[in-house]
Amino acid sequence: MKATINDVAKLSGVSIKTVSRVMNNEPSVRQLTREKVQAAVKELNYQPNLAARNLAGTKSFTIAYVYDNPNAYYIIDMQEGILSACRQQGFELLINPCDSQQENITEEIINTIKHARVAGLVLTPPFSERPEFVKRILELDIKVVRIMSGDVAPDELSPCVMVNDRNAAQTITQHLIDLGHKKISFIAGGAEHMSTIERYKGYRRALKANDIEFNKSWVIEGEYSFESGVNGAKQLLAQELTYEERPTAIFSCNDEIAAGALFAARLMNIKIPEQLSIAGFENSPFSRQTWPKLTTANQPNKQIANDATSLLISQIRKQKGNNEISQYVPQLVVRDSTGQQA
Amino acid sequence: MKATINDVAKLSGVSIKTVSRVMNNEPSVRQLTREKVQAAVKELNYQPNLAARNLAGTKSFTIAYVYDNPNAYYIIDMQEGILSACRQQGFELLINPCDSQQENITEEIINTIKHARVAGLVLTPPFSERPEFVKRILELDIKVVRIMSGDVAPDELSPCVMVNDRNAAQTITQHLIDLGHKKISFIAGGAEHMSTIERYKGYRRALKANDIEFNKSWVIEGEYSFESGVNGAKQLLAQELTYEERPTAIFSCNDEIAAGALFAARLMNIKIPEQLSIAGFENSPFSRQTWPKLTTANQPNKQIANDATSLLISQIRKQKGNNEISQYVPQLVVRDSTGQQA
DNA sequence: TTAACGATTGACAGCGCTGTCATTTTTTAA
DNA sequence: TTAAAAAATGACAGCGCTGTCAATCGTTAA
Repeated sequence: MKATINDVAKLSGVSIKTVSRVMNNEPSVRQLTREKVQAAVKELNYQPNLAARNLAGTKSFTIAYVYDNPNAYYIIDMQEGILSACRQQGFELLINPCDSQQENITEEIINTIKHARVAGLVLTPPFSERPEFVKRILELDIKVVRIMSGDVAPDELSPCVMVNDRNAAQTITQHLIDLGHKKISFIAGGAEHMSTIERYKGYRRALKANDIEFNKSWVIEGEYSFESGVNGAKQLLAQELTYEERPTAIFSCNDEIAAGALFAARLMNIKIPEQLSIAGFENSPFSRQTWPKLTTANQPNKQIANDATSLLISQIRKQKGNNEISQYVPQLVVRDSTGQQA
Repeated sequence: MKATINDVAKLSGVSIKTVSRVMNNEPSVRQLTREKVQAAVKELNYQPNLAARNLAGTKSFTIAYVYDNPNAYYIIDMQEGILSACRQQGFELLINPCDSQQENITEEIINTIKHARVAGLVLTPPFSERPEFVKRILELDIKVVRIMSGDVAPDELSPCVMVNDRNAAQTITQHLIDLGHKKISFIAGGAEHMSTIERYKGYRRALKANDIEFNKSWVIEGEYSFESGVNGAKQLLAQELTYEERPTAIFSCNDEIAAGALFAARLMNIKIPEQLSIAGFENSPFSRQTWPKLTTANQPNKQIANDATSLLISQIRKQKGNNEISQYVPQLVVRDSTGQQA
């Protein structure tokens, strides 16, 4: 029923080994031969059997996505991006959700990937931000690609796809400044996340670039949650504060926080964006679930994942360009929660 | 490095075939032999190589989860539940997100699962609600399990895990009634979803059971979105309505709608739950992201998925109990958005 | 006690592919 | 033109397991 390598060999009049060579893009195949084989492949709609490949060869055509689960939307996007790259390149994806806090999690992951003969791992925060973990994996001769926050890779361990949160945060802050705001607050996410640090840096840099005085009391420590946004906004907009003490704009570290801040502000009867501008980050569904909809920064997560996976696979294939790094800068999405400072 | 079937055979002093028999729980192995083998398996930490199994045998140890992507949280829960059952039983999971609206989607899916020699499929709405699709898959001798809304399976095509939305919706409505509400509104989700229909039926049944008059103008057609909730609530609570014309409670078809309704109500300065009770459905993260937090119904999605997968696998293994059906009733979660009718 | 039966067990081929190494063909240099 | 080197191709074993079928064992009935 399904065409095998034998069928292709017979049809194209070469040995199965040559077909194998063509399928694996190996050199040492004459152009003419290659074309004959490719024609047969197309005619028979031949797709190599992954199980056989994995079994026979020393190579593996399986990669895994190891992740903890902070944000379902993010994970789903990642999965889809990785999957599309896998399909293009004839790889198989194993998903491996797990609890990054769990003791022995490293060993558990290693056990799983060893058993499945996984060739490489796609890593997102928090795993991508743990050099010891990455090293441990690399020791097993399993390739890794990391997606992380920053502008340059922190080390040479593996290829990285960097998400430049800093520049994006600067752009958002600049957007608020351009609207005439000078009293701009920052509600942070969890400080253990690199993204929080990076976004904070971007915020500071924008202020500095515009000679706007930094006011420490407008920086609220929080975490990546709605509630944190509510509390942050309450603190920033408290009744007992004078007009001068209150910010006119709030840059929240992500959309969830922004949604919380927005919510709190509305409870206080503050008009958005007339009296207060609020910006989020991530362009998550939350940002469209609020009223008014949030100004935010969009990350092309699927594309980032696809890109990272391609990097991983070319590493596995030992193709050149191993330590290439790509960088993405989330783009400003202006919606209705930010406006001209009155 | 990794133990193979040969190592186990050597250590336990039997042939590899006998080891194979033990690993597959086949009969015709003496108890003593079985135990010897199992001891060796444990000692060597032997796990059969999936690639080899899939290649050698006519059986396959791979299942796929085919889904469209309405709700990332739901999908993630499903994946985790399926995965845990797979691991327990030595199966491998392929995920297959796709667009259920796309033309030719059926053929595309078939192509994928044929190529990967998938033994069975886990299906959730909307795929689980398409009998023609299910039939088409079954023709290929690929097993199926469906997770769907209802109390009894709609047909005998495959085992089903039913989620009794109707009873749960009745319970929620009853909860509102118990709080003293008589004017209870229903904001529907998309009518193309069976879950909407079922929840509506539960709502009606509760009214009837309590001899509460049904008021058609309190049923709002909508879809599963925040915006739909906002619009529904605006319509229900409009200024020009008399007190009698306004409901005192709103049962929303899911949490997103409820969040929208809640939002709209607060904008109108209506106190929740003092002046208006709002209930959602699904216990999604949205329900904890609102203020006050939503009363809702919880579905144990991971467990449902795990259960469904076990059903699928026992079908694949041709174990008895093929057409068993399990049913789950989402449970009421009382939080702060519902209260005594004043 | 022995033939005959069913229950257990094992030998072996082969799933579809890749790695190794030998063979053939082509190219280059002498 | 021919030998040597390089490039292209193929023969074959074997990855770890399961299916088939034959061999062995223990047990029952005659």
